[in-house]
Amino acid sequence: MSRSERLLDLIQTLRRHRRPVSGQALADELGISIRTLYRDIATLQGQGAPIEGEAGLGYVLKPGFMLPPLMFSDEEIEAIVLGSRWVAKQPDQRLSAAAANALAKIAAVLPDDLREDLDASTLLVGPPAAAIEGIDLGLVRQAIRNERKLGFLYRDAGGAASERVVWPFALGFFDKVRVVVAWCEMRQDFRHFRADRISGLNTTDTRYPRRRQALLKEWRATLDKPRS
Amino acid sequence: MSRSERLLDLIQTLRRHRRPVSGQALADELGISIRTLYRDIATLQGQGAPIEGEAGLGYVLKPGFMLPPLMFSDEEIEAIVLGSRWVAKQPDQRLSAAAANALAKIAAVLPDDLREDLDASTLLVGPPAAAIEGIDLGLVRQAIRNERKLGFLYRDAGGAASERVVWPFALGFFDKVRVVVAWCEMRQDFRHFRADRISGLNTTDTRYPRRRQALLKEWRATLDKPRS
DNA sequence: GTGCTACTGTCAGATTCTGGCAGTATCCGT
DNA sequence: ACGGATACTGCCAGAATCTGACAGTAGCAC
Repeated sequence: MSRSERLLDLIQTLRRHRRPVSGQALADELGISIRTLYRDIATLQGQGAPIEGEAGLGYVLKPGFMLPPLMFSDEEIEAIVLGSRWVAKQPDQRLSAAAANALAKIAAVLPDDLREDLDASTLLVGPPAAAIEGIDLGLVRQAIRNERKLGFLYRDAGGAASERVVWPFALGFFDKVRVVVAWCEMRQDFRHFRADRISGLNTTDTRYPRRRQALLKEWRATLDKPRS
Repeated sequence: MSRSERLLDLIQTLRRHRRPVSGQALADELGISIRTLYRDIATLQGQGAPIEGEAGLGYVLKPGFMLPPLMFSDEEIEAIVLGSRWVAKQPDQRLSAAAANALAKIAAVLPDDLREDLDASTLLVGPPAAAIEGIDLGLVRQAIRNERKLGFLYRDAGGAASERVVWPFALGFFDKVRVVVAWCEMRQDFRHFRADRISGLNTTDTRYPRRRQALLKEWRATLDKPRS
């Protein structure tokens, strides 16, 4: 196995262990000496991988992905850039910042002439969606990722308000509004909640009892049946 | 210089020369022997780089970009995926396909658990934009890239039709409509053309007399002055 | 302090990379 | 049909790099 392959392997191995792993354990798993492991870690860190080592504990990889060298066609890069620009204009601040960062990272490694092409790119995205949510969608995405219950006050189309506790599992981006898709404990059914009608968001540490992907699948099934 | 750096250098060098370059010339430019160059080319091709060699001519790189190994945070990948999904739902078929391809390429190199996360991703994009253009926006993008004049029939807001020859330099993606931004030869000024009002598109081989980026810059200046 | 671990320096041996050479195949213009 | 230019492959010895082992320092937890 070549060195560069091994470096990717190391990243993946680190990803599998969420708890800190000792260098010795990693070296054993990869079939290399501890000395070489230290060198590999240093190389990866040099390439920007967020690996942290603490004496007496071991190594942890902060969440993230390492993409190997990848070839994109002209139009594929245009599509990615256009898409990221669109995301960057969404009112979700955290996601928007992430999109901008991703673009910056890509631009940073491109040769000069390409970077100029990107900067002066000819694909433009319209003005930011007008609606501004009063809540932090970043918290919602976090709750989705961690499968945590979410509480909030919801004002429905008729104006009636109600307290909800829901199991959020998806976020929909439409023209004007963002929609939280969740299982509603009150209604005991799937419900959509427009983000601009949510207030008083309460994040919790309570894990909801089902897997996010199972909920998503079930919800999709209910969508397909009664073809609207 | 390490081998992996040199491989990226080779790609960039190939990009600079649009005409076929002989292996010897490339080897000289990189300061390596021709034998090593052949090995490097083989390695790159093995990694998916679209390099073509023809006996008696030399090497050409089909347009595209090679991204070096890159680290993305959780949210950055989510942003890229969401953005690409949005592009994939746009009515521009070529761009939409490119977005889907880019996503597939990224998914292909991700470890299994991450690919599942992506597939069952929790960020959804609304239904495809309703409006369907009668013209192929791919042709427009191509004209923009190559700085070619474009002819078409335009039906303005009042319903009046006119023949136009324009110098297109940007494409805007709004909620519902796509807009071609161009210098209009008839009006001798910058004009926006809604894609759904364009018909009878005529691509030409006639290069327009100004640089695309200069037009873009000038157009932006006219936008900023009279704050609407 | 003791035990565990991250990290660095050094050096010899293993591994890989590189350049040169010889040879084959393919395309092009004449 | 021919010569010239070039892509491409196999082989091998020397150069460069990588690797493992050992010795040593430093931080943290008990």
